Amino acid sequence: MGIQGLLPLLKKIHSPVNVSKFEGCTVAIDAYCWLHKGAFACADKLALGEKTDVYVYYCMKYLEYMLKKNVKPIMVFDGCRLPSKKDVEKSRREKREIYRKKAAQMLREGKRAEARECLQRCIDISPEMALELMKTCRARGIDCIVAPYEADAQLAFLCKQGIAQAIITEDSDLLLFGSQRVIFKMDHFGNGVLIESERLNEVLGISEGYYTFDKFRYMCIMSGCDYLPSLPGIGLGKASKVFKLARQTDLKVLLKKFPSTYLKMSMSVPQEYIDNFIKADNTFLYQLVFNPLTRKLGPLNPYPPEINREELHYAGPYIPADKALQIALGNINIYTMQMFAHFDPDKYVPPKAAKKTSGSLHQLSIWNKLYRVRPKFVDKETEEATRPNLQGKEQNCASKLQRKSPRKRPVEESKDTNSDTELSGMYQSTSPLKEESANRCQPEDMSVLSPRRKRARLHLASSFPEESEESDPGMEAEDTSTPQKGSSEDRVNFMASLKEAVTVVSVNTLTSPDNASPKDKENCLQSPKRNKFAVLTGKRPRFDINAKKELKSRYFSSSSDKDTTKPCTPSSEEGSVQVNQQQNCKIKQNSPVTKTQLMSPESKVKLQSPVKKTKVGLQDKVKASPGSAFSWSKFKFTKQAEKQSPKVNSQFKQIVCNKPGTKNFIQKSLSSSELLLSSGDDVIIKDVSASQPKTSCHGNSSQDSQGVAACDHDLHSTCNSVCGSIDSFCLVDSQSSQDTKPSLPSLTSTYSDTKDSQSSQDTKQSLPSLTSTHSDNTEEESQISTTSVSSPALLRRSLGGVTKSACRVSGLSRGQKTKTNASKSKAPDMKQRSIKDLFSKFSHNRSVTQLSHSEKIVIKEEDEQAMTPSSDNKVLSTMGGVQRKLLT
DNA sequence: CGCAGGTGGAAAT
DNA sequence: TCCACCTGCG
Repeated sequence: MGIQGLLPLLKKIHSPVNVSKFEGCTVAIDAYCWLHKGAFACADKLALGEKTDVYVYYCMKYLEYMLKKNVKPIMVFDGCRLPSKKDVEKSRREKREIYRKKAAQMLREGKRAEARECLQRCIDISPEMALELMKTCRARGIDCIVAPYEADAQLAFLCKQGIAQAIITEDSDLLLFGSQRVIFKMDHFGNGVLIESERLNEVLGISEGYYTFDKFRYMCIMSGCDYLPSLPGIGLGKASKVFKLARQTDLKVLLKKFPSTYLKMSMSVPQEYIDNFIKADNTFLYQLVFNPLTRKLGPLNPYPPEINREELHYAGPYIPADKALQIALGNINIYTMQMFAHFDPDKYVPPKAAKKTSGSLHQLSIWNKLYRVRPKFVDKETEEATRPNLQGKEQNCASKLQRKSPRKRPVEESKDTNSDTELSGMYQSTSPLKEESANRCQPEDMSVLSPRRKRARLHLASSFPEESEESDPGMEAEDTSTPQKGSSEDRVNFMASLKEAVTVVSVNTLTSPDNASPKDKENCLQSPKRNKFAVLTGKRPRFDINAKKELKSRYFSSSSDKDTTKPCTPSSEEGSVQVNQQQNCKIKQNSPVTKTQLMSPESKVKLQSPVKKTKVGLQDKVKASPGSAFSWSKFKFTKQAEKQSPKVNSQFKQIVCNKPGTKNFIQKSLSSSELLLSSGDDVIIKDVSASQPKTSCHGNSSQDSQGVAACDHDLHSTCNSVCGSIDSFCLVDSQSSQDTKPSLPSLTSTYSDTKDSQSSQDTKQSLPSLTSTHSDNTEEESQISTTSVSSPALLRRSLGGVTKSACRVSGLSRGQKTKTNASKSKAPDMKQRSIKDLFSKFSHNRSVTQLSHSEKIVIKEEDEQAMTPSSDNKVLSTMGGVQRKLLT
């Protein structure tokens, strides 16, 4: 359950992350989250006790990705129930039973869709299911451990011990247990939201020096947690207010009078609440966990002297050592406490790792006697951010360079490199030999350089005319082939500015998080010709593996209006999102090419989603629809290719057209359309044959995208407006092309009718169009339309769904895609055509939820009935069997 | 006005 | 189960 509203409260410190950030590290996973999601897909079978392994493969999908990225996963399962949570568990079990009965009832009444819903609500993850997953994991060399009690505490323990460097979960409780790095909402492509505990004080607003992690934990407990419900009227907001203001160090005293002292509430706090508060706090602090290295039970944190462990039974009673080990190994069924498996860690021989790693001991199984904890995880970026001010210490910059090039450096190391001339000498590459070595070493240096130093170099780049960013704001410094020109006099001036730059940069860094992504470093490594001073321009979201593709909007213009859009100066330390949005507006206002009605991604989104327009910034795109293969985050734009438009255009065309079946569409589009924008990997095509923007298509078609799929031309042809995006995460790279499942969508597309865009510009206008469009469709449709009109709130919901609608519809195209590909050469599938027809009828401002997969399936199965309002139609055909079984 | 608490939709295939 | 949205209370 976690803490209600905690994650939204921590939004400020959410940083997008890809699990590959933890390459070479160990990441502990709350297995229950994935199991539960996976079980959702086969709820009916599970409810009936049928054998299914859908949930296992669902989990393995995540795990395979992690293995591919050389991240070592450890699956952590829930163990016995804590005494304090037994009531909660009991009520959950009762609820499940109620839903089970309800499901049976629904089926008897023939309401199969509702029945399915109920079945999904009564999903329970049984120890047998967990065991099934454990077996599969071990066969794949993935460590599993069952917590003696709660997985949360066990996960936190693994983190504290240094066994794991990060945790993947959906449960915000993890933060209370004191985990340093927690990844939430991770999808199949490893993208999630990272929250670091050391940044918690940024959101709580507790002034520096007064913040302690204990306060954060108290605050969460006060707002209501699994172990203690909150006092009525107290939520996160009030709780945080209390601990923001409180200077009282005695928790008991504070609890006794916090409502009157800090909240101006007249409420007496019962002693029982205070006692339970302490117990809850102790449960977070001293819950029993299993140490796989010593194979012993112990508290999450060492007991302080004043704590009597006998009194802590609520945090998990001790279990005999042997039994505890068997539980941890997953050999004991935690419901029945009977042995139901016989995994022996000492005889366990994991399969050979597909990717031979360094052979470090931390890569071994945690059950292996030789296993050793990995050296402390150092997040380069975080470390840099917390490093002392380097103001005026340019000497450090040089010494770092020396360290990374042992062959050349010893000579220089002996020198005193304090003087400007000597420093500048280091950057001179007059002899071919030196130049070569410079080219060889610099990218490497760059990759290990701190972001601060990188930025220092960037700053230098802009202050050094020849390599200045000013001359080409759109340039990503992708392949500046002449990095080192200029006279030595220039160099001296240059080095003079180095001092200044380092000073400025180090000051700036303190006030801003580092935004360079690992990918940037990777790029640095890969491009030997890169201008070492011009790498990494602008700001990027923290830790974003795809930062390269996401940074952009301000450069979102054709090269012709480049001059009107000033690049963001390196010193502007705002988050990239805000900057981008601002820049976007600038483009829209200033752009001289109004004739072409240049569309920024934002403006396009706004058109599609009039109501939610304030919500559809890049930020929201990133978090949209986390579990879905499609999300707005896939709409990524780069600034790098302003210069390369023609090249990229042809690239795009080539890639798209290479896919059989899409040639016609693209050619058609291109003939009637004007290529509006091409920004590196992305292309937007605007149809100039209509007054409104009609067709736009973005595709991530970078060099590394070999497994590019194409737009579904059949569906495209039915729509006036098309936004397509090749999902960058779905792109199959050369290495993974074999093991990536072909069913994964490589391309997702959104469709919206032109009328959509028109009407959505004016919400009032869209109102009548909504009703008229739908009135002659299914009864259900018109119902929605009319209610939408009658109730502003509902209307807003309905319209607000447009953005999502696009996603949904993309799901539809996704579903069709495999089929389409399979039968490319055949005449258009009739079923598909019926979907097209349906879609073209419904496409106007339709609420997302209406065009669901279930509907799609109905059309496939029973075309006629699909148009009748009976809800019974919205049922998977498999439910027939379910019904029979449940009824018997 | 701000907050807590309730509601409804989505999740997976 | 989580999230976004809405409503009603203080």
